[in-house]
Amino acid sequence: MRFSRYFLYTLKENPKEAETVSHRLMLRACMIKKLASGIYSYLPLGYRVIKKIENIIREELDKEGCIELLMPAVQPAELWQESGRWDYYGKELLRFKDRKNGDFCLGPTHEEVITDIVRKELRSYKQLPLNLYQIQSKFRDEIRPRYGLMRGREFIMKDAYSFDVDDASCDKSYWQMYDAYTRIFKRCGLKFRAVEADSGAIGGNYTHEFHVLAETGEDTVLSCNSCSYTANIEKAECLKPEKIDEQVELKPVEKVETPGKKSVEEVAEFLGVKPSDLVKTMIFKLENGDAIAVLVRGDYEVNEVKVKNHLGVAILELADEETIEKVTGGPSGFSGPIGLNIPIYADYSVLNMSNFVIGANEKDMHYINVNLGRDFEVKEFADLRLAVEGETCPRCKKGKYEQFKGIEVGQVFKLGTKYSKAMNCTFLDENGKERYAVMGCYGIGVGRTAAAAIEQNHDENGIIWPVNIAPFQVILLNLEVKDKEFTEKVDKMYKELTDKGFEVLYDDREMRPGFKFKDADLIGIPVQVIVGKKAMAEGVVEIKVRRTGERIKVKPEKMADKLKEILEKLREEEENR
RNA sequence: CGGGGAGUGGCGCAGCCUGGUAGCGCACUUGUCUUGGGAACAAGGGGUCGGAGGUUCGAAUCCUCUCUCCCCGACCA
Repeated sequence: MRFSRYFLYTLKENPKEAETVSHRLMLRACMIKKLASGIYSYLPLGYRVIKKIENIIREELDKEGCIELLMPAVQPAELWQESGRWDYYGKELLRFKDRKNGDFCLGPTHEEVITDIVRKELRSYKQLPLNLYQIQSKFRDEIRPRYGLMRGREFIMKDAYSFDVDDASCDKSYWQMYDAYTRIFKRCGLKFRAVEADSGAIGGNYTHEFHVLAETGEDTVLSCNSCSYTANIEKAECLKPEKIDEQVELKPVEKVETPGKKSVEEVAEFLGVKPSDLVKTMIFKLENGDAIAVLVRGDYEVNEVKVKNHLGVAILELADEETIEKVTGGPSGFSGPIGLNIPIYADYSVLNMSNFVIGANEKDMHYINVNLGRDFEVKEFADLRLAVEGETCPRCKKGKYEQFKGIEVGQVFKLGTKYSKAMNCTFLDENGKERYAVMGCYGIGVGRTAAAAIEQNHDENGIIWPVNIAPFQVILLNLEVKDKEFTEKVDKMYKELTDKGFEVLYDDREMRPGFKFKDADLIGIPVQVIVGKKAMAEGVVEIKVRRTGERIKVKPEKMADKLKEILEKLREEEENR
């Protein structure tokens, strides 16, 4: 591709709308163009990257026997009503009417459509297992789109759906996809982790998220430095402590004044104790209006997801001031378990505490030297707090948690029979008995993967594409475009490289060298071939490796072989990080 | 939805407070000169000042309404 004939116009200045690195660089490199909030066009350079990622996905899924199809973006309400999600799904589902006043929506996901397709054809267990996928634009009317392709409203997603005869077979499909995903992100040259995630209150099935590790990630991931346990912070388990029967002298409980001291830090400082000597009492409100209390050691945080899952409820929110006063009799910031008439759940971190500090359910008052059993009773102990970096891994009990920031680029999810039951997707098994298909669903955000790749691979000069997803492999810089004889030689190099199968962007623009260098660095093509007068006089061309900055001089006739060697080496390194 | 900020040429911004008919840098066109890390000079082209209404002799500027976009938070199969 000749740069002078390509649709690529870089920006020297940072567009104001962009905050994150990937968003900024994608705009500056002319990869995407915003049409409306969270809705982007993929310009030629950006679309090349998208297609690279899509093709890696296709190749790896096809290897697992997955079959590609394409479903509509517009879906009728009936299907969603049938699965029960027309009412359940919130405003994220963009709904509209057609000319005949029928209800429709833009598909945010395709469980309903795929289940409808499959149920119409599925009759026998002999047709299973089945895994169908598509790469298609989804639409979710996000509350707040942001960060360019990272969280758009319209976005390209690969979604796959598996159908199996039973649970065991579904597990097999699940792990096949897990393996395929691992290969896909490896091939994309990304540093990533597969993490155990929370599957929500719907069903007791399991799920893994694939996170690209990057400072700017929105999610927090904890990973054991000894075993393979890795989990989203919402899910990461905490080691259950043993009950220790220490011979601690239980001091008499005492009510003390703590004027204006509400937060754990303030109270601890005022009383001259450590935050870990306090017990925090959080009041939550359930959907039906009932309140519960959750206790956690002062230096820890309650994990709402764990509380929800423990109670088996879908909705849980921190109680408002009014509820707190009604339930505890005191203002927020001074809540404590003594005298509470609501269920009290305590995190394991409280189990072995003694002579601790709690709120007195009265303004400006706390109790000190409080003890479990003697002063109040707990309904139940459970793992209810957020795990923190450095604590002992609950699985191997040897390693410690390390913390990472991640960008979720993919998820594998075992659905079970939720949709096949709701939509009557059945088959006859080998005994002639009718059964529901056991399903799984598997997503990869294609645009988000591209954005995550940039978040992970850039420097102050621009993008550094991993070879396998780079829009071009080589950028050929002609520094003497006006010299006809010279240019003829470079034209030949361009032709040679193209003929030999390299994807080459040929910078044949009449611009000063500095400009071309800056552009080449910005758009992040992995290898630059720089052809200038001085080097040419020596009978060599210069190769610059974008990632390392390494410069190599080679004779033109050796150029192609050298490029191949460099690209292979890069690919090798990138795939095994 | 709550809080904050912004809409002026393709991009980044000034002008607004104190009304007088729009300006700067980058990009673009032409020419001269230059050519290994976003050159210089000269001459050009391009703007319903987000939209509607109002005040005024006169509105980018003042008033009212409205739309859009960005940031923080709540939310997120």
